[in-house]
Amino acid sequence: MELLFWPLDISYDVSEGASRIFIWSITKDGHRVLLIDESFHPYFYVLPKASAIDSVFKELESFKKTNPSILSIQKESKFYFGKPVTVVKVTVNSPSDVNKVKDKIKRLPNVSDIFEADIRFYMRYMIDKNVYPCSWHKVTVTKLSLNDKLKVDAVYRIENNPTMIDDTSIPNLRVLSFDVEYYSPKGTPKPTENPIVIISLATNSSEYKQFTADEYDEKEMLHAFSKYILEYDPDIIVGYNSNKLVWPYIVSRAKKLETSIPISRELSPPQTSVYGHISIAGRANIDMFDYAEELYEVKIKTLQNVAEYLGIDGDRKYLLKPPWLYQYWENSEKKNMLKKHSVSSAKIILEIAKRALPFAIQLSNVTGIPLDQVLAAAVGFRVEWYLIRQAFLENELIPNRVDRPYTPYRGALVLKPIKGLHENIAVIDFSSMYPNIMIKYNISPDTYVEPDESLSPDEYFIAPEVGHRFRKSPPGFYKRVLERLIDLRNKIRTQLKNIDVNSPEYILLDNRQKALKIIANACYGYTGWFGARWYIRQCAEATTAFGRKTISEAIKLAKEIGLNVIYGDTDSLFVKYEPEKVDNFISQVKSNIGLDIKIDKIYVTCLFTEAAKRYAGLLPDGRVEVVGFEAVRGDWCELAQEVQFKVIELVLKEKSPQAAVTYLRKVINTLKSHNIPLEKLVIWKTLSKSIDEYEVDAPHVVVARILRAKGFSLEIGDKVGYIITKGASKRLADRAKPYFIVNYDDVDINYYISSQIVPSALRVLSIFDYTEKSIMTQISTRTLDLWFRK
DNA sequence: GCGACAACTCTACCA
DNA sequence: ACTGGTAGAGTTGTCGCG
Repeated sequence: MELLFWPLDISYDVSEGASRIFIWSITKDGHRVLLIDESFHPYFYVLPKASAIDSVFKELESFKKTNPSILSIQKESKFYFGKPVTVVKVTVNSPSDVNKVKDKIKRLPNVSDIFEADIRFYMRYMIDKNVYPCSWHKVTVTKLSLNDKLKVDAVYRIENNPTMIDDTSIPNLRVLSFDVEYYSPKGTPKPTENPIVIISLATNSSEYKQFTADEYDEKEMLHAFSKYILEYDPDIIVGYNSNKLVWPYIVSRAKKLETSIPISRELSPPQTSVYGHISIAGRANIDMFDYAEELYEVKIKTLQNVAEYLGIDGDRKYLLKPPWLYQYWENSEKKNMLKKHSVSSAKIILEIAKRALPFAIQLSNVTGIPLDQVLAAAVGFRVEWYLIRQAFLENELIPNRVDRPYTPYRGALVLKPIKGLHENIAVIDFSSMYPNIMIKYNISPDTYVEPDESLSPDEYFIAPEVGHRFRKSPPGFYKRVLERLIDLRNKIRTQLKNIDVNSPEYILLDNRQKALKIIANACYGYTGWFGARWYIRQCAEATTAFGRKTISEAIKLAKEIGLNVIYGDTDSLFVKYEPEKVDNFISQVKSNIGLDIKIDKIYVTCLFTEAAKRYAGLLPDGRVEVVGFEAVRGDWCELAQEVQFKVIELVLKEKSPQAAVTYLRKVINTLKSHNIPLEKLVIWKTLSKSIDEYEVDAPHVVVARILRAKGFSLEIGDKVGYIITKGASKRLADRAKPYFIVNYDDVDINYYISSQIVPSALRVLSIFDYTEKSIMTQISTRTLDLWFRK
């Protein structure tokens, strides 16, 4: 029979020596099924030493005789970095056999290298069969008998190769979110000591459930949780911090209580998987924290902050503030608040999932990475899996991941801005500069011309300054990949113009074009990443060199036309907006340089200090954009950010630095009288390495040590919040204290005035020649128009 | 022993 | 586990003073 299916998760199993691919799917008629392919075997390629293909083949033939796990060997023609090679494909019985034989084969006399032995079995299957997660396929199947270990509606054996069909719809998915609370009087909960006291669940069919230590003992609670999951049978499970914290905790508690939580569709417990992700077979377990990591405007990724950013209201008011939530559990009155907090967390996580899943589904489908892994996978791996798929289609060998030293190279061009307040400024930028440069100059690992290779100059492009050469034809791997990505995206963007912005189809396609954009834009960075399989430093180096040349030529053109260039960074130019000259400039750039440039926005007013990468602008609709300044940096206290933003607003909108000074003085007085909430004085910094590796006693590091002594375990990537207090030491590090133990009377108000608020305000006000002294001593300065650039 | 200063460390941003 | 370019705060080491 024929079946239409949508792969939700993929795994494999080995029993009695036979390996089987499991495609956990949803069918067109809404059944949750397992498709089993028993016909697929892992393989890898053997590259012979120069012109030794026949010797290698013979060596492998005799090797095969003593190694029964090898099913077949055959010669194959492939390409390696664009050059034709003959390799031997070695097919083995099951995934574990790959490792058993590959090292021995590598030591055979005529073997040069082994390829593709590190491609995970289920990825291999999807690549070879052109099966994509989150996409409809049809296949011929035979129904198998269902055993009670498999929690699906039916099991089928795959009888032919699946084919993708033209249907972009997404099936109705059952989504379950969950939150867990612990009882831990001594800092960070430890699974060896601290029990789970609350588990809350919410589903997208509006079912809510809570299990607490009031009604169950912990073991029963885990069983009830487990039972609920099996009964509700979610396709997708979402949590917050679930990959790194919650699932490992639950698993550890279960182990300690000598029980297990068989919640997958094959009744197995959650398993540690790739990219620091936890896998639950047959379902997609997705951590909304991974999604939050991409919301770079949210500086401290608490559920509260993420919900606020995404406009999720309602339940947010019930969220409690850590640390020491355990105290709520100790007090019978407060206990209900903790219960409410937990169920609200589950509801909010579900709301985040509603926004994240359409994107995750598209990203999974574009990259081919399974849905449960795709948000956990770093940008480099998302690009890489996309490239691997394309390489397979083009018969290119997938290069091995090799250890190589980090070699830095020159990057983009950044101009020194013209300091001051400017009016009517156009921001003009090259669209997707790096991808388009790579396409235009055919920059790719397989088009790179080695320095010793002689080639007629009309056959290659040569990068300025660095001199790397790239063949003009045929189109390189990156060019083909990027053109495909850009074409696809353009088609989608054309479709979007005719669709209602609120329709499900719009949301689907919009998320899809975003996914394509992410991959295209990350390709340049990928080429320069020393961990990349397709790393050729010369490609990255040439791309930035062409980039510098491109922007330099654009600046020169702009000046020739008589445009006043205020600032520029990488692919953008800020010029005084004179419509005719700008139009002329844009068309000349297109004809002379051959790359697309367009007006991104117009600032009614904008301001620059002497620093690069920092400016603020007022848009025609009244919005104020702040770029680079303290106001958008997460490592300044909220008060300093707030003050700076207000100062910028007064300068841009009211054009009144004087009003800004008056405002600043008022804030200083309010702070002196302790009338600013303490939380606005907290400074948050990220731990970028483990505490003991720091060479310098930076304030946040010293505070991290204090926290550790109090029982809080801090990991790389955690944020440390501290307040500077009064004290004898000159060193700030000695006076920085965890924010939640500080009393207002101990706060070093002078530090906040002289090292937070005044500097951040002065950053802007110094444009008008205000100094710390002039602000603090009430001396008024000259009027604005003296400093205002017309 | 102390301040001035340079060198260095560290974070977070922009494109 | 995408890149380099940049600003800015804070710590630490060194120099010179006499």
